[in-house]
Amino acid sequence: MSAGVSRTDEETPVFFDLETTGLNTRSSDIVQLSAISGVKTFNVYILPRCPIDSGASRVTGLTTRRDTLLLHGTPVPTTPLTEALYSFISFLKTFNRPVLVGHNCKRFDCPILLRILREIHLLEEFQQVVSAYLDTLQLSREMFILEKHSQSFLVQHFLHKDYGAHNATEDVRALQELYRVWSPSRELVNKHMFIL
DNA sequence: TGCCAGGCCCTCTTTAGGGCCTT
Repeated sequence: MSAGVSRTDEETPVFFDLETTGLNTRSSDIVQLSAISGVKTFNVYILPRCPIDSGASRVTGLTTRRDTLLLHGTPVPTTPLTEALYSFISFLKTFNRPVLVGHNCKRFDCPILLRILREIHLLEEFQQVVSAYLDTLQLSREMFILEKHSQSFLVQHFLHKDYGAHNATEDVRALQELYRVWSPSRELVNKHMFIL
């Protein structure tokens, strides 16, 4: 084999994103969970157990009224929390111990996701189906000298697309596309992968 | 009424402060 490691030897990246009730990683609930890898996609909406912060509603368009989750005022079907995370685990099982990739996931998405998995006693099962995590914010800061590294800025800069989605399904599609364009080296990916 | 977090990084730093990044 040549000096570089064949790309096919790498763990499959699964790009994921959460929309949550707020920015506090110790108390926020998940409202939407999306993931994508190649053409395989996953998406669930979850009725949160706590109110959605006004700031979060402003950026995601998600609100609650009684026991209904609304997206820009229109009801969306929700999945009970435990069932939603079970089905996410089932989705991840269709890959061979993938790497979960998210933007700022080390400081935001992972702490929330893993705290809630622990609360509903699914953390151990989850960790068995995921091999590691990769944060594209850290990757971007190492790969590129830019004034900003927010996902919306990066999408405009590299993909030349207007982007203000803040919908998890669109966020993960954009992140997967960014990653393809960046094509980070195995060495860089390894450097920024982490285990929780 | 309006605000609410927190860890990392940078620099006009280190006995600190402010911006970034996520919702």
